Amino acid sequence: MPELPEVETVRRDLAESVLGLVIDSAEAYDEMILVGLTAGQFARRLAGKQIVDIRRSGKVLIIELSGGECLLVHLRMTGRLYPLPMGQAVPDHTRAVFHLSDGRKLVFVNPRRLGRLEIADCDRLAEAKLLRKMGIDALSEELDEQVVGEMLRPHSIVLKQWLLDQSHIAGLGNIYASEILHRCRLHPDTPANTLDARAARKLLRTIRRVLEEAIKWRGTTVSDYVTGRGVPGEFQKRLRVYGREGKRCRCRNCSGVIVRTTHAGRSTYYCPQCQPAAR
DNA sequence: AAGAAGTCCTGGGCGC
DNA sequence: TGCGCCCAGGACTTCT
Repeated sequence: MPELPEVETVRRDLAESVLGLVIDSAEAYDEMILVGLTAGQFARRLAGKQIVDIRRSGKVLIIELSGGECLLVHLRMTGRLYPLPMGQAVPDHTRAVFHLSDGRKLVFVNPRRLGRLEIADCDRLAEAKLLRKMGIDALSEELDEQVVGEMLRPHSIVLKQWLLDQSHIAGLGNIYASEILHRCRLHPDTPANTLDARAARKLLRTIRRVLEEAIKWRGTTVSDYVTGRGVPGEFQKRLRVYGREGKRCRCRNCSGVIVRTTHAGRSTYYCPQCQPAAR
């Protein structure tokens, strides 16, 4: 499921392969994936625009176009965005196609129709639906231990759910939330507001370390995710808890066995030995 | 205002 | 072989 490292990998790949190209034309086959615009408006507003920059905020890709508008892309669970190699057929569940000036097609594939595309004014991005409620990007320099401490303080919810709430720190999803908690030895049910300054600092450092490592390995592929080159990531081989129920903890000198629980209907994995329950 | 619960989406895996 | 059930999870809506 594309979380920050997966979206960042797609961003880097697209920056290499499509930056500077012109979108000759664009088609949306499914209006449900469009936020606040029709398929006709989508086609008209993108035709002839050059791709001048590709940025990212949280899990949202921000494709800056000539003329001052930005195309926002949220892959959600099953979304893929990559340029189709020449001569290859458009895959099943393609919801939108961007015809590029070098003859290739950039395809937005989305089996579960959860992904979203939005067009917004580049200098009013904060008002865009896909970005409006978003907090600070997990890798942003604006995020320091003091800010994280202040974000944690008003919330009694458990850390696992706090980490998934994009209005605090943006970019984490279900896989990395479990991985991060394991690597800083915090039980997923620890109430967010019980972390002291030291624990908040450790949490922030772990978030950065895990995300950067996952970016280095080009993201985690569990089912649908592919990079901007259309191939799977590698970080799934390095997961320590996610998807490892019943298996031995990978920590040195730990004999724990990974347990799966659920929070708000989502799987959570942890090691009861490394991550003892909060007192 | 925080937080909990319900909802949406659909391919794939499973049991029978 | 085919049918029906359930699961995956990101984010939004609704309710307390």
